[in-house]
Amino acid sequence: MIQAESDMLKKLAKFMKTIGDANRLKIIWVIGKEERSVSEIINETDLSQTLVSFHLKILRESDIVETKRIGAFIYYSLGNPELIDLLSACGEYVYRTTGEIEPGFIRPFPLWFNEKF
Amino acid sequence: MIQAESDMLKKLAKFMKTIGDANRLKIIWVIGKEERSVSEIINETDLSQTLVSFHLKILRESDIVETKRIGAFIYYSLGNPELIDLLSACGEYVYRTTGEIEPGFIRPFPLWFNEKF
DNA sequence: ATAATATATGAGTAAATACACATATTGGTG
DNA sequence: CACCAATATGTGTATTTACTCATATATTAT
Repeated sequence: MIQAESDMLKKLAKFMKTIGDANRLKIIWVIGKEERSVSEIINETDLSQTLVSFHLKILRESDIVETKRIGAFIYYSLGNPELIDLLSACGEYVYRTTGEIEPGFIRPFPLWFNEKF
Repeated sequence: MIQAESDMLKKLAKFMKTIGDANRLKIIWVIGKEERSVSEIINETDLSQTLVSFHLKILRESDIVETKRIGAFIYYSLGNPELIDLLSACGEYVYRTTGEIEPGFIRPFPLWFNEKF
């Protein structure tokens, strides 16, 4: 395996590791629907303020989310809405591969998610 | 956010975390082309035997790879070839989002990868 | 200017993860 | 059977990562 391949795989791994966290996915899920202020994210995810800020920093530094300040509020949105398609595809893969369906199952990032794209 | 959503995101995160490792991606990259014995994986990835076995175990337990024994050799292949499409899509996302292209750039899981599907 | 709300950050900690080294297991061959 | 090659596993360790708590910064309102 040549170096360039190895390097690219390393970048890809970094990206997947960044979104491979349940709390960050929660946040992405929430702001994927529509941009949200930090307080809204805290409410909808049920995570502590500090924890949300912690993960938002990681998402910011990975250019996964963008910010916009309006007054005292800072609104977060996806840097690239394609991410939702990607996560949908991943959800589909996991769904089809594991075959696990619990009662009340909800496929991650379901169809309504993409309605606006 | 309801519990079922949260649970699904947790599963999705687990999956992404599993494939979000450079060495495991290397392995997936190698066996994605065609099934490979452990020795072949070791050679092509330049990882130690122990390390390859370590990661293969993780990939096995996540049902990402399958095994087939032929004599003393154990051949690994992808449990679900869709995974390559998924990773291709992720590579495309990273490529388009970051815009980083180095000399000798090779897009992860490029087109030839999917020729057989 | 003070207080209150919204958000970010630094330091410390606990847990998860990747890894190396030594050893075990399995199968093939003389 | 003894020996060798292929692969797996157990244990210890170092690094990374997620998290909490306390505190800082920024904005608005009084």
